[in-house]
Amino acid sequence: MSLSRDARTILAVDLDYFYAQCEEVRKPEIKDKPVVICVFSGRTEDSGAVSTSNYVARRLGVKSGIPIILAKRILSKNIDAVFLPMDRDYYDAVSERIMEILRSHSQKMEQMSVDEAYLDVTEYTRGDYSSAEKIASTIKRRILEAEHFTCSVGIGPNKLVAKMAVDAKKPDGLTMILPDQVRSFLDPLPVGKLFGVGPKTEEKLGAMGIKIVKDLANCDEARLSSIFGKNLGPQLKLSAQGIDDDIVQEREQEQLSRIVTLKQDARAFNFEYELAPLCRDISERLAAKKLLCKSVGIIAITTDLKTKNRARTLDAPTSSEAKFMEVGSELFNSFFDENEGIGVRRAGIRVSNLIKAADSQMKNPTLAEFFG
DNA sequence: AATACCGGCGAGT
DNA sequence: TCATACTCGCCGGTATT
Repeated sequence: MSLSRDARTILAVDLDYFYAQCEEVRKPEIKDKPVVICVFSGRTEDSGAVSTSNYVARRLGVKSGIPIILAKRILSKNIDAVFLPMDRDYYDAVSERIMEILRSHSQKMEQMSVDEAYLDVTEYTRGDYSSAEKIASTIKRRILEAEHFTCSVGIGPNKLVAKMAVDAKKPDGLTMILPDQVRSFLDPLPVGKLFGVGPKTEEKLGAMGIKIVKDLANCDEARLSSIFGKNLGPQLKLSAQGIDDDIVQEREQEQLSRIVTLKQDARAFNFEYELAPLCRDISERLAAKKLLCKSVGIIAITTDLKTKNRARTLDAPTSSEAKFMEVGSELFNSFFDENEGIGVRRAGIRVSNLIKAADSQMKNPTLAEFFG
């Protein structure tokens, strides 16, 4: 019996309805009530959107992304419904502790977000999926014992299949897709369920007569390339075939952003007061991570909810709040010059092209440092 | 021709 | 009807070298 050189066993772990479950753990008495985590924008009493909700609320139709006001309308008959403002610092702390538990189960881990991670457990299982299932059960038990938290786990031969598997049963699921089950698992799914296929792509595929994953897996690659491009086209077909060579590996952060909803739509750059805290926050976050950025950009969501970006590459890497403010102001000013009469609803700052602060000093010393 | 940059878009949490 | 705050990645166009 031999283990094929490239056969892997990957776990995808997803913490169930994360923000809402964090609140349930903190306040057990709300556990059986609809729980809605809100991002209040501050425009009016209940302006803003639902970030996430627990399954009690979801079953009643309150899902991520809907307006808070609409959620309140839907739950108006449920007097016990709980609406809570998002408390990111608390959720981040819970996340960190759980991620530590995950990390203890594999050296090869990739945290995807506050509530998701991939683990490559190949070297522990050596291709034995029943042993992977034991690892998954152990992880679920340990998270439950340590944090009173449920999670879902998907097991598969690569990240894509593990991700599709974890989505197949939530919450508190454990789904294992053996290598020889991959095609039969994926084939009947509607293409929209395939990871990476959102509404727009689904719509285009539908117009091509491609409704289920099997159709996509069998589709002519050249035809896909002509519509989705030479990278995305072939990628779609591979995904549909359950093929994914992407390795499990922590990635460097590439960008960082902060955005706010303005009290009123702005028609000229007059919100320096609102922009300053964003610049300060970005500056602090960069400093905490010992990072500098080489580009600074702005994000403007206009009155008609379209997203506009402007960015500039800097002469020298920085983490300076003042620099972000200066460049941000200039970019917003030119944005308003180019778009006379356009209103901005939400405004943000984004920094990208991140580099380690220490590295940059070595490679690009300032004159003072060079002669220092 | 190759690379860098920019801005729009799409997807996912 | 009302429509958050992030992060990542691709695409095509254009500028730079």
